[in-house]
Amino acid sequence: MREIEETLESKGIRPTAMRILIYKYMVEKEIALALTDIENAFIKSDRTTLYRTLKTFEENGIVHQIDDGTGTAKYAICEEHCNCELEQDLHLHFHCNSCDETVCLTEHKIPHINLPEGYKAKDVNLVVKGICDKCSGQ
Amino acid sequence: MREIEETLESKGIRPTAMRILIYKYMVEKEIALALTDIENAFIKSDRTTLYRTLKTFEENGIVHQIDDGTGTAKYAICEEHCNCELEQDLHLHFHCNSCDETVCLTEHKIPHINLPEGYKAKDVNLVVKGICDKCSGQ
DNA sequence: AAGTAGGTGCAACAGAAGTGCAATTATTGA
DNA sequence: TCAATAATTGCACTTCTGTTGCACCTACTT
Repeated sequence: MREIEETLESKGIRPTAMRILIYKYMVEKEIALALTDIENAFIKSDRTTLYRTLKTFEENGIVHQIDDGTGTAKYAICEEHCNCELEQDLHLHFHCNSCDETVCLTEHKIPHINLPEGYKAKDVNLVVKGICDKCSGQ
Repeated sequence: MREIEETLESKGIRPTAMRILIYKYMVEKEIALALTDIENAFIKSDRTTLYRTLKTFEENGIVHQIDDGTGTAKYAICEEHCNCELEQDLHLHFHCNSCDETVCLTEHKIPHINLPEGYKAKDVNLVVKGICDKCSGQ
């Protein structure tokens, strides 16, 4: 608990009760969560608060936003030394069509992409869809 | 004009005036278009018609849908022998942060991705964001 | 020409994202 | 300590995209 507070403070944001709870929840869940998911977990709180909390987390490098192609933005806790903004740190995301969960495959880096003349890459997003290990095993 | 009619018919859909116009427009534009873009180009027509036309086109392999991370779905005409549904034919998409246009880089195939044990890939989506050749040249 | 299937337009709705403002809570400094 | 100030939260509302239902029209079939 204290740990979470320190984490938040070290990233330069104030560790309010709400933020600590949301952070804790996201760490425990391990999968990428949509605003709606968090909303359902914290029905007592307002959607706007959760929304802005996620934005704050994102701006301060606590979570990164994932676009897994489902149309709704998802968020996942950044790894220890996650440099989401740097190309070499980008990992791929896997979305399971069966259980509908999205996970970060952090050990799988995105290979370097050769672009045509004149194109400059700033950001790469790679999403693989299919069946995850949990669902394929059954 | 006759050509377009034949193309549509060969894919099994009726070449109505509306469909021919939309198809022509998309071919000429060359970039991936959102429903809103097409809506603005055909203000006389209804959004629903355009929406359903795109759906029909998509179902019949005339266009493919692109998720370029902007949050709104885009559509682009399929190439001659575009097998959008097959993994080996998947090409990458480039979204320019400057002019906000998305293009298909059809000659750039997505490299094969090795997934962890138990994961089965069905679909891969790779979007590179940055500055396109037109914008970087100025 | 009548019947039927497909196409189009209008209205309306759902869900996500985002904004403005007022109320509350936390922090700071006299 | 306590007022002033800044940050956070909750509520109401708007916008945008995607989607569906229904009525009407158009085109093909027989």
